[in-house]
Amino acid sequence: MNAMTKTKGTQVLPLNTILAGDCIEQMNSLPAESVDLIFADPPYNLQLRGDLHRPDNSRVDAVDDHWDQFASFQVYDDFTRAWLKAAHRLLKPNGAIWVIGSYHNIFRVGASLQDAGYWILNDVVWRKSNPMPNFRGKRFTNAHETMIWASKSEGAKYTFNYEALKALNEGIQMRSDWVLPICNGGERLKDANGDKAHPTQKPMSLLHRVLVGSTNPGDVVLDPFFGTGTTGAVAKMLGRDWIGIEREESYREVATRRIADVRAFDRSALEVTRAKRAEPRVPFGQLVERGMLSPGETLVSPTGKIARVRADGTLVGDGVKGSIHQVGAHLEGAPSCNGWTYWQFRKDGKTVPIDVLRQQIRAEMADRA
Amino acid sequence: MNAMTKTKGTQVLPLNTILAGDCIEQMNSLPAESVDLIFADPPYNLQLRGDLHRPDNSRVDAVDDHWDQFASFQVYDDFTRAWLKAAHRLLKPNGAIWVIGSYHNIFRVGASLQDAGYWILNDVVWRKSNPMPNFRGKRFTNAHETMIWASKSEGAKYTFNYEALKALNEGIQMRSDWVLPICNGGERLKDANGDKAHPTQKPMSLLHRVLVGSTNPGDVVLDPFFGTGTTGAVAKMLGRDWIGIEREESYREVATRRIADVRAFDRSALEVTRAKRAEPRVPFGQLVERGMLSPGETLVSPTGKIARVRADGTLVGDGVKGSIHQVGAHLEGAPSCNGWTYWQFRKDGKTVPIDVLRQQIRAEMADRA
DNA sequence: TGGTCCATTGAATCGATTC
DNA sequence: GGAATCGATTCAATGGACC
Repeated sequence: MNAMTKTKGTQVLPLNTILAGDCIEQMNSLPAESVDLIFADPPYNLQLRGDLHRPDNSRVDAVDDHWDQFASFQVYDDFTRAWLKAAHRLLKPNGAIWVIGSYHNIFRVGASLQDAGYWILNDVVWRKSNPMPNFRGKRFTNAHETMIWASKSEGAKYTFNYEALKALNEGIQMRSDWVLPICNGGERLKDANGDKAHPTQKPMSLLHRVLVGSTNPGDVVLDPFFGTGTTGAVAKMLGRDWIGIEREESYREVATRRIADVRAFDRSALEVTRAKRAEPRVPFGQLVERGMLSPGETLVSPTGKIARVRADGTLVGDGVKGSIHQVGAHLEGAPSCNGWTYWQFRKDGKTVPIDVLRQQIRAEMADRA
Repeated sequence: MNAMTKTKGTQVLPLNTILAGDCIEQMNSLPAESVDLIFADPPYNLQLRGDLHRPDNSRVDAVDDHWDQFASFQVYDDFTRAWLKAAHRLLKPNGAIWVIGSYHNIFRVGASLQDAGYWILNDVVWRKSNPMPNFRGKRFTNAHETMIWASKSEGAKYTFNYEALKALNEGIQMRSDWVLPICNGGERLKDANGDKAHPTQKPMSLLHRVLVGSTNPGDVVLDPFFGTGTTGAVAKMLGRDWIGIEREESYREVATRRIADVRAFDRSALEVTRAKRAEPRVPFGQLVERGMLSPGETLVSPTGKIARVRADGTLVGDGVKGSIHQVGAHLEGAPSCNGWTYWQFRKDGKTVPIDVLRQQIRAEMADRA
């Protein structure tokens, strides 16, 4: 494994390695605001008395079942709040987190996320195409798990590769319910006895969608409950840096071997459909300056409205002067208008959207770069 | 309406009526342990900012009603705990509750349910077949809502009509994700102006499945946030008794008229839950996510053209990026192209159409249904 | 009567950059 | 830091108009 490092202030970020030990302690040892994305699959089959440290180490006296249950939730909440707080510190201001869980724990995790200042962006349902049936016929087949996607704070500029996800879904915007099979077959890691190496190994397809959608190549992805390292394996494939934290030595060994066998995809294949928002801005006036449109020339809209181009790159239509957007919005009585797609000019007897002229300029800019 | 009563101790249960006023006060006025099932659709605490416009500039008529406004999570939690406590008292020992919500509130509701001693049996996802899209391309389409089904306490003998649900689902065990359309068309109640009478009317299909699955004929069903009375209408159809509680007079009026028009054991009750079985659409991107094809891998066409797979499920060929169909059409100079039959990949020295991989996925989906 | 086209709408935490 | 400006962005279903 290639254990690179990045420096952040005076501290060092141990990239592409698995840290051993308690995830809260390990997260606290890493520099603040150094991670782009956290993917967390926290435990919920807790042996509460032994496994998890309580803040005051006092023993709970179980007065009755209800109280005992309530106390157990308290312990779980304390644990959840603690690791979410450590994670919050690690995230860059525009970072984000994904947490996966089932009805046993996801409601407590979600409420704790909100209380800790994270801002929920979506809850996403992983709809399993081949779940374990409910053999006793006493409940519904438990056929899904829930993921919460949240930014570090309200108003943060999280990463969302909308176009890439839309492409993954063949041109239709990606929904909050994902139909993907559970991890089995050759992907499912086995131990020496041929038993499954980890009880809840997540499928790589799930992480593929998460990482393509909410990170960019070169981003740092942290998984505080690394297990057998699905997050690391997919991150490596996709050209993202990763950090894993895992307490159990046996899982660390399996994950280390597994990730070593993974080959990163070719850099060019990782390029993803770009958002139009990311394209460089072109002022409309440049079309006039460059003679692509002439002052006095008439533009028409799909609705038959007309306006004339002025030398300073503004339009006049219906007595109103302003930008291509402002005049379009005025003529349509609309709150806003994208003038680039609204206005057309005449060329060889046909009407052509002025956006093609902008595309020409952008293509030239790309050639020169 | 037929306002029957049942007596419980010295108190009387007002059946098949809508009680006016605050749901907590009204619940506290009813006798303890008198209700078999509670279905609750509480305010979601949506936190809208400004106006939202569709790409065609029309304005989205969002939920901005006063009853959905809460000052903080703290206030919302207090409200939730209070009505859940009152509901808990009303339930018979073997009674159960359903609560529906979105990511804005459901995590808080779920945690409060657990804290109040309810025992979660399943979380059930309502996958909307026709959700409102995400207009700004900033998040995933919000395509589902979450329902929590819980018994009054751990170990309670709740009602679950396994066979009836299996029959509803064409002989296959009912899963925890239900695909049902949102409420529109003739079922959607309108006011005198032709506007929607209630912003969040739930579809009858949803309640039909809930009541068939978790009540028996003659059971008493309470809905503390009655709205326009979908719960009452479906309960009447299915021969269950119901009690509604609703603060807003206008909603009570609409609900009263609506339920009066319902005929018990209406034929439509049998059709209402039968969701259309949609042809499973398999996006090409899923082949990449699932590792059946790798980013960077080369595809070939029968005419000898080549293209490379990218991480987002698009292709690059001859410098053109796009879907399997678009790139195929470009390379052939054709107006359109079926990429599934056009493109082939190499396997064991042979070329195989990618459609084989799609068929593989469809077969898996059909096996498990 | 049937088919096509177009307008409408649904529980929504739905900008970014420059001035 | 607030205001102005640029300019990107939608899927499924229903129902009415029109031919």
